[in-house]
Amino acid sequence: MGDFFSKVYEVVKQIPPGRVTSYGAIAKYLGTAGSARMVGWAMNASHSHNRFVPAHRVVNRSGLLTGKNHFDAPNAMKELLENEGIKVKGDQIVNFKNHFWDPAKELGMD
DNA sequence: AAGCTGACTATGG
DNA sequence: GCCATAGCCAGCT
Repeated sequence: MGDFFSKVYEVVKQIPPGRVTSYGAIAKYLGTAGSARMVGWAMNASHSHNRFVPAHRVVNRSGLLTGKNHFDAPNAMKELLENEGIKVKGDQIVNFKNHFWDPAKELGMD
């Protein structure tokens, strides 16, 4: 299912700056709801992708920066988000719901 | 080859 | 809202 990875990258790359989404939302958009872990796994393999993948815009459903530990630096994810105007308290995105970007909704699936 | 792991989520108490 | 469990499935050992 290498296509799944590419699909994930395509969606993640379409996330607008200053917005974030969840693994589950992406999984659901791709029709693989329940396999949110695979989205996270795709992120883990994102370094293999030719283009840059804004994995920092993908967090868990609570808006928690669960993947920060997988970045080059533990604070890289937080800094990238704050650089886009997103407030981050510890590992938690402030006003997460306001920044949430649902691919299924925004990409014309409403 | 068989089992374990994990950047998750939904559900029940 | 928090804690415990269970489903999920591709990749790694």
